[in-house]
Amino acid sequence: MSNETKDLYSYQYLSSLSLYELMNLPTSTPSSYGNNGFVPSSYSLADCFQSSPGAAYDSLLHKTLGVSPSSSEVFNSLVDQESKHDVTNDVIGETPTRVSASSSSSEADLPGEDSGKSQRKRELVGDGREENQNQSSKKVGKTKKKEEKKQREPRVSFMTKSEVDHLEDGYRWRKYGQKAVKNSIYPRSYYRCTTQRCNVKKRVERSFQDPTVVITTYEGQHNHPLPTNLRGSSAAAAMYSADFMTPGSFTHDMFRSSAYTSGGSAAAALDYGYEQSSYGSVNANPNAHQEYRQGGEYELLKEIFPSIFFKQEP
DNA sequence: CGCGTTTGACCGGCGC
DNA sequence: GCGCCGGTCAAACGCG
Repeated sequence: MSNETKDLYSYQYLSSLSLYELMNLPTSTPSSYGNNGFVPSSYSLADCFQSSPGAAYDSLLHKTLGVSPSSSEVFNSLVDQESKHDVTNDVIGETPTRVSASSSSSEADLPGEDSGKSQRKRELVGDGREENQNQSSKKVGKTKKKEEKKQREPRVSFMTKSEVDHLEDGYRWRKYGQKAVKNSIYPRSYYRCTTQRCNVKKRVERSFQDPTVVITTYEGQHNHPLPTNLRGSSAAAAMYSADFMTPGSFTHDMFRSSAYTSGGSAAAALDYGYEQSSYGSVNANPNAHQEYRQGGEYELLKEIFPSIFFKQEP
């Protein structure tokens, strides 16, 4: 079984989880967050699927892709909306797949403009060419009130087994930082959605314990559709306009995530028929796309996903 | 030339 | 108060 297929499968698996299980996970109280920012008694994907209608999904995957869920890597996906801890630290441990969800988020604030958390100036350079016209005054309220303490955007973190760090997800991202992660030899990259007035961010880091796993954390939610230059089609368009993504903590990103293999080998990732075109994405591999579209997997997916994402849960 | 990445510095929260 | 560390900024740079 190739990695590509694994990735494919895993994404599907994750997507299924996201659609149903994560949405319905019992709410974990923030106070239950443990040492590492995790709910001690958090949910594993296995648990979720054992107690869920995922069986049908499993069989579907088994039939179509010839994989067995139990033998495949499963991602960790979690929602972190309040925890102050870094949810991506130590995500992968001996008990790898844990899922926690918290629904006590005040994600009422408008996603537009800046969240205000990053409004600060530098004395060194005066001109901010960025669109941060918001900070008229130089002094950013470092003495901001406590109550105005930066309210964290809902965050979703999940793991992906991929050789590339930055997974293509349909949106355009601009990297704005990279930091070395403590206790890890792999750096963490910070990306921001390039769409104006969209302050969705994501962090990408490679697991220290399992270098084959990429941990992606999304923060915030897109306030815009996919980049218009995308030639959405069929399943893709349907998926991105689907209403099941209403929970703000879940962006479309995870559904668009595609693990291109850097080696150039065709990665039949979940492209959903999107043209790579002017995306100019970092790790886009046009060959993979083309091959993918021409191959039978694309047609296969077009059949698979509608049934998965729009299936009615019992 | 426009857009994205790199990278060192800076900021702010937090623990000691 | 100090240092650590995560997160962000923005100039410089690279690329198509």
